[in-house]
Amino acid sequence: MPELPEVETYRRYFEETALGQTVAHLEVEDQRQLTTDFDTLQQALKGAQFTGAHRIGKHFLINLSTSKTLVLHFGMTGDLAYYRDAEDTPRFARIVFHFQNGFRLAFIDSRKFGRVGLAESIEAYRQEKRLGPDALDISLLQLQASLGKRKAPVKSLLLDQKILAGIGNWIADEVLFQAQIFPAKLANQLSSAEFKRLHAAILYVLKTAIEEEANYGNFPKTFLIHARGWDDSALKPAERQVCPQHRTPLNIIKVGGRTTYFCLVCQPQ
DNA sequence: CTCAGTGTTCAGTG
DNA sequence: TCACTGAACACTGA
Repeated sequence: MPELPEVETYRRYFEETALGQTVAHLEVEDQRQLTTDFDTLQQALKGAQFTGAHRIGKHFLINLSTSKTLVLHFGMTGDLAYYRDAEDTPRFARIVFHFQNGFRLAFIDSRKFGRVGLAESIEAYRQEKRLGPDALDISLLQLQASLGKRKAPVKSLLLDQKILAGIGNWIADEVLFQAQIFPAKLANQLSSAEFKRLHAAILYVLKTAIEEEANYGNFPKTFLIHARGWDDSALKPAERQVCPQHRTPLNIIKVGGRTTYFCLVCQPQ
């Protein structure tokens, strides 16, 4: 789930819970999820206070009072939970930060694609990962400049965190649906009208998703995401995979190796 | 039992 | 080195 709106929601949750806390110790179930070795990480965190919460795309960056930066990436299934009692430890809590006030913050991640480690600073991390501008901050001109000469499918480029940071598979489909652009259209074939719609759709989809705290069920009825079956109980099979505009069946293809939903009527090839 | 998957990275090709 | 494609990664749940 964690695309930009989820990570922004986690960031706000963190600000209301773990921000300001001082780390007592750390529990790590599987060292393969660390990008900094355990001893170094424990050393850097012990006695350090969490002093700030930032986000670049899907990357979550926590300032430490010791001047280093803690970086969390949620992979495909990451989440956070702040709680006090051991019996409230969520299922799949892979890494647990214990605070001096007795509370804990769990990094939950059933599929273990998430990563936690240290960076020198936010800026150093951005450069190391070569992250593009956050998807909420990219301008129309920047977007046009970085996509306009590329001959890959526009969807693949939206997913490239080096071009713009924060868009994942579901939001890429939603953005292209709202912008009425065929997902496999080559970026260098896009008209300036299409770039304009694309840029507006990125902002519209992300802002809407953040307002709803990334609860897909609350997204507008006009969103494609309801057809994806993100929650099996929320949608009857007969209603699934139908365009919210035309009620016609959606098309499902692979673009850049990723499952892609779109409506051939709204997004002509 | 098999398989797809919300993300990233890397090997391979041109 | 760049642009692009496709596989691999670890694990759960359908």
